[in-house]
Amino acid sequence: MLPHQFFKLLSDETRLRCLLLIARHGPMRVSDLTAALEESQPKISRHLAQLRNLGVFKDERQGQSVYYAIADNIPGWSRKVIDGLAKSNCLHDNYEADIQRLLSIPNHSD
Amino acid sequence: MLPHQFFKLLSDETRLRCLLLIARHGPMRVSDLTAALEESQPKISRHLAQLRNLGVFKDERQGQSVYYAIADNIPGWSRKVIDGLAKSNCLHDNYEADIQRLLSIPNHSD
DNA sequence: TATGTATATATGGATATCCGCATATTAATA
DNA sequence: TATTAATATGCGGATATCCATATATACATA
Repeated sequence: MLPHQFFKLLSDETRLRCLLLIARHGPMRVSDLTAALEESQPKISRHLAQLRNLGVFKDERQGQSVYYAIADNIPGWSRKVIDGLAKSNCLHDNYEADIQRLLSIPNHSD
Repeated sequence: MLPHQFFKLLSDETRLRCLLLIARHGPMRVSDLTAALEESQPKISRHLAQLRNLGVFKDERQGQSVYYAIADNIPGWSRKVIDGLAKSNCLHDNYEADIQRLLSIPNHSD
């Protein structure tokens, strides 16, 4: 994973919202993300696939659901960027609202 | 400056090379960057303008030359990303070669 | 096997990005 | 003022990105 490829993933707000939500609240299903972000299922699925294809996410099927999580073996520099963002207060509005919606979902996976 | 906008800047390898070179070696002229990166002058100039337009870089004209530097007032989270990259060993090949070429330029501005 | 649920992918169109090339602008100097 | 050096910008084409819509696949269960 080259740095500019990693940053291209973070350059889309939908992907960034997915990444931050999982960084802060752990692995979750596609359906959790579509509900929390209020975006269409194909849109979320495509963006998750991009994050997985570059090795940022891993996926694991459990029955009908597929859980996405941050891959265990991502480079240290990318881990630092993700952790720094997760702790930062730079993510307003959409990002905080995502968390509120996630927590309001019955049976959400976190 | 929104996070996904900042990361879009870092998603282009030419811009990332410019940013890292200046992060590591301080302010420099457009001509220094074109020589160090071995890219065309219009290409470098355009990418520098994007970095400046979002507030990552500031520019200062000194005679015929224009010096680009990291802006003083960038957000803390973006500063951390830049510093983390500058210290990281994740930037290979092109990035190290850029530095070698920069140091070999007579009268380079650093 | 048939049906429903969750997720993934194919398609096409609108828009954005990146580049090379040519040219414009700005400043120094003769 | 004319010329040169350094930088910026206009333009057109190739490619990439993002999305909505429709459809396909995988799994569970009746």
